[in-house]
Amino acid sequence: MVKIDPRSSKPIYEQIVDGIKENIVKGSLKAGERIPSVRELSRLITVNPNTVSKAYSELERQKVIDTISGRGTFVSAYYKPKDDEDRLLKIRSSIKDVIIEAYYLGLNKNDIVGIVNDTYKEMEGK
Amino acid sequence: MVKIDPRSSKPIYEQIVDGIKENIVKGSLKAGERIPSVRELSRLITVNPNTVSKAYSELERQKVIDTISGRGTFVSAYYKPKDDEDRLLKIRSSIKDVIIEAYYLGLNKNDIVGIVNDTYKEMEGK
Amino acid sequence: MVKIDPRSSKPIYEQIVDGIKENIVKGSLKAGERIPSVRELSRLITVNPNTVSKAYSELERQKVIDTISGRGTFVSAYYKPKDDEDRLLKIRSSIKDVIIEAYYLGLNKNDIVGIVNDTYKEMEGK
Amino acid sequence: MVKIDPRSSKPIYEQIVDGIKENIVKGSLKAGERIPSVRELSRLITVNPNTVSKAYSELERQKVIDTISGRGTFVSAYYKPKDDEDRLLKIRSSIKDVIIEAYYLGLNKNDIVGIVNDTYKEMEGK
DNA sequence: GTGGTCTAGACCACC
DNA sequence: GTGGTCTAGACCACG
Repeated sequence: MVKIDPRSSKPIYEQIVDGIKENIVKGSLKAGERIPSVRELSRLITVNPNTVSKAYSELERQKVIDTISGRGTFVSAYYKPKDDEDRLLKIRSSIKDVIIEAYYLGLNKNDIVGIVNDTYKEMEGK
Repeated sequence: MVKIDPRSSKPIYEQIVDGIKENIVKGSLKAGERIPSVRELSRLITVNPNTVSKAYSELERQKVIDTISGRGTFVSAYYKPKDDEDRLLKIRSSIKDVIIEAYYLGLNKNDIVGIVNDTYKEMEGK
Repeated sequence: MVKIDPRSSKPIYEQIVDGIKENIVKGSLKAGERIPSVRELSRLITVNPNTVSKAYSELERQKVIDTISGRGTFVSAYYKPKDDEDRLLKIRSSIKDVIIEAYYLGLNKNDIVGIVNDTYKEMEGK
Repeated sequence: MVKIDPRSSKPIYEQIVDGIKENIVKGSLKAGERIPSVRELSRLITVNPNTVSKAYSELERQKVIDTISGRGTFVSAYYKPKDDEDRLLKIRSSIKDVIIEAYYLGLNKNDIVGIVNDTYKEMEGK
């Protein structure tokens, strides 16, 4: 479901957030579908419940999931993309960083576009 | 030379590292050219010298710059890209994160490839 | 655990780095084992925490240790040696320096090989 | 005569000291032979005369060379190795550091002894 | 509790 | 002048 690398510098709660979103993008979690409770997931991936809780809060804030008290947590029925200048700027910034880093690995534009295509294929395939 | 956003979650020393590398990739800093001394840059961007020093150490570790004791710091004459599995994995991971984030902004593959192309143009143009 | 000679010309953080690695090579620190926290070690050897931190960063960069956020620092489970031309060159250079220095102490090749053997024995014995 | 790498972390004056000693060990500089004056050498290797001067002072302190005022600088006629506990300890320490570093490159005792032998051959061959 | 970042200010070696 | 090291003390995110 979600793979955690405790040695990563990316905080665990963020790995969970990204992991859930990845599952949704891939389609292995569908709109309206129930996701594990905090306790369940914390047991599954052996992570402190507080950490899972923090991740779920963040996902709720981003309107990726909805918590219905007493019934559980569900993938938001419909996510309506909205213009979000900040997040777009972040994406552009990340892409710039990737390109600079790639330069120092000897990768050119085609290599990067190739990796982008590969990544999309990999996601759709699942 | 290097723009610092003190409110960014990206640490200042990392912003400096990326900023210097960006200048080199864009060509506004050329191989062999001297970059500002630690104290100079720290004054310019009003950041503690230790922070600049940390950035420069990291850049030297990455062989992006060379420091000549008593004379200053210079852009490495020639950077020979070498296979670095770890860094390639980091790039792939960043791209995956970008794609997931982009999905939630309603951007598709073509949008991303478009941004990649734009970013390359922007860099070469300078 | 780690002995510091404040009068040595070798910087303290480097003495810590080498000291930890020596413990691992000798086997007194085993893979997966926890090493003292930055604050603990800084208290133990009466050195500023920042200095210990710098040493730990370097060790992590070399993949000798892993730090798990909030839980502490651990000897890497498995260290996979990889080709590193730079470090090999450094070793060759160090050996050359040793040999030249040894000449001026009247030591010949056999003496050096003897010391090498002794040092290995000493390490395995512990 | 002496190769200088201004980018090295080893200070230039120390590179000169080691370089001269290496020449003597190799036999390309013989006992009693004249070595270049400070000015000559500083021109030859394009290094600040003060730096060469400092190197020569150090070599004199170590009784490796003798300066005869008005006549020049000469390789000491005869170097009598003396027991010098400190320097022996330094050599042992260097060897220990080499062995630890070698461990992390996957080199074992035989590899190290091999490099020692190679280095001796290389020196005698010149 | 953990490590990571940043500031301020000091000292030192090198050139 | 340069960068490198170290100390002291502070703040923050993470778990």
